[in-house]
Formats: sequence, structure tokens, C-alpha cells
Amino acid sequence: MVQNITELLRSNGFKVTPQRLAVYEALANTKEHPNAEMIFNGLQATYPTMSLATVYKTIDILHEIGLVQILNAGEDSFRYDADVSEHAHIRCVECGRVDDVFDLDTAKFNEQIQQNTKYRLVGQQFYFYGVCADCQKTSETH
Amino acid sequence: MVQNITELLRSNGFKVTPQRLAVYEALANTKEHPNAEMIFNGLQATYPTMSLATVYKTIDILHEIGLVQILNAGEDSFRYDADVSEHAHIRCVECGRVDDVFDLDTAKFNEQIQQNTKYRLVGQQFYFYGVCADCQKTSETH
DNA sequence: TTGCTTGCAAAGTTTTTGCAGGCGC
DNA sequence: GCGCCTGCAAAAACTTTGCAAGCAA
Repeated sequence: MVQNITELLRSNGFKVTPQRLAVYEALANTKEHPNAEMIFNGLQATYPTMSLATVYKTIDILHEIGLVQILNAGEDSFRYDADVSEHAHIRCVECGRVDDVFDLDTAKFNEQIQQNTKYRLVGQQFYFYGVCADCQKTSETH
Repeated sequence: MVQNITELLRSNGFKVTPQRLAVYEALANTKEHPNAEMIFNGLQATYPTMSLATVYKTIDILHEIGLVQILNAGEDSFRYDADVSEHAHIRCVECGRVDDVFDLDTAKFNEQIQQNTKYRLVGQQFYFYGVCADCQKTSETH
């Protein structure tokens, strides 16, 4: 982490509150790519008064200051990831879990986009869909 | 088109109705990647009694029989594409338009996924985000 | 004729908004 | 103390569902 969340919030004119720290911590300590409700549920034990609206508002801020990336893996809800490095994701079409996919070489795409379209590129998201190891085992037993 | 929609519906046990043909035609005749409401609005003139629920139900069937792919370009609503070939999409972060991106070489990813994860791969979706030509012009004038 | 399909309305889900009280600074 | 922030409730946006009437086969 180049700069801690407290500093980043302050320098962007946001106040530092326990809720904001808690939501970020929850995201930073999991690889589950939770959606808002999963974050909310996870915080119920330690922050019983936390509201779902606050989770959404906080994520909005965390995304704005570059601490969280927003995923759209073909579900009804958005998922969030505190690892903002450029990496792809893969979702299990059976159980819905979402995992990271690192080390894909996508560098040359930027160039191709510049050539094939008239867009000025600002970002990208790559999603793969498949059946995870656990679900493959389960189907074998049928 | 390898097989026409009428045949495909029948062979999958679905009835052929004017609504189903109309929704598919609407999707096949545009490159706008419309969402359900856009399709619904576009059909209002010729099918005044068409309901939004029918659009959703029809898309569900069209997707099931492989005539439509579902896009999740980071918006609140899903978009749909009657071009089911494997190709990427790019969305303008200013105006929201979604365009096709063809000819990206993603073949070697399949192999990399098999090596880096334990998933059995079944599909993929690549999204790019940028500023389209029109919106670049607009911002220049500011 | 049979039963899938439509279209309306209602409900469900996810996310956003309004506002009074509370807290960071 | 000032003004942003929280949490509740209500609303908004999108999608799904239930059901009576209608149409494809």
C-alpha cells in the first residue's frame, strides 16, 4: 500500500470514520470479491449499527479515491475488490464464486484498441467463466 | 446465420410468435447493444401492445438457444447482442455507448487459464472503457 | 383443443436518496 | 461549533413472477 487509507481520505476532503475504515478492512482482508450485502453481513458482528446504505456510500468513496475496483461478473449485483492492480477474474458458473486471474499478458491490447477504434482507452475488465475445482468434483459424483 | 430463428425456436420446444421474431430482429438489426428498455422503446411503433416483461422473457429464451449474448458493461442494466461470435466490447465512460472490438487475439488465454487456475473454462467477456471519438471532440471545445 | 405465450400488474432485488441526529475535526 | 457523515426509511431502477385471456400448432 503506497499510502494508507486515512491519509487518502483526508487528502481528498473526506472524513475518517470507523465505518469507512471497517469497510475497507473487510475488503482488504478477503479474496472473495464480496458484494455490498456480503460486506454488510460480515461487519454485522463488529459493527451492529452499520447500515447497507453506508456500505454503498463508502464503497463509492473508496472507488473514487482509487482504493477499490468495481466488478461486474455477469450477476445481478456488483462485486468489489481492494486489489486495484490490473488483473482478470473468473467466476464459477455453478457456485458463483469469483477468483483472481493474474499474469495475463494484455499489454498489446492497448495498442490494438488504439488502432481498431477511435476511443481513448482508460480502463479494462476481463472476465472468464468456468467451473471451479470444487464444482467439477461435485459433478463427477453424479 | 447457420439456422434461422424459427427453426431454432421450434426445435427447442418454443412456439414461434410475432413478439419473439420482433425482438430478435430488433437485436439483429442494430449495433447499439441495446438494453431491454431500448428494445422495448424501439418496438413501440410497430408493436404497441408489446410489454417490457415479454422483452425480458424473450431475451431469456434467445439466450438459452444461443442466439443472443448478454453483456455487463458496468452499468445498472444488462445489454444484449445478437452477434454471438466471440468479440470484446468497449464502452464510452462519457456517453455510455457500447461498441464492438473485433480481432483481439485472446486464443492463448485459454491455455493460460488452464495452467493458472483449476477451472474448466466455458466462456469469457472482455470489456474496455474509454472515451469515444464524439466525446473527445466535445471535450476539446471546452 | 391444448397448453404455451402474452401483457398487465404486483412483487422482488439491488442501489440510491432524503433527512434528522451524531460525530470528526 | 460547523459541516460532513451515519442510519433509517422511502424511493428508484431494473428484472421477475402470477395470472387470466389469447394464440400457435
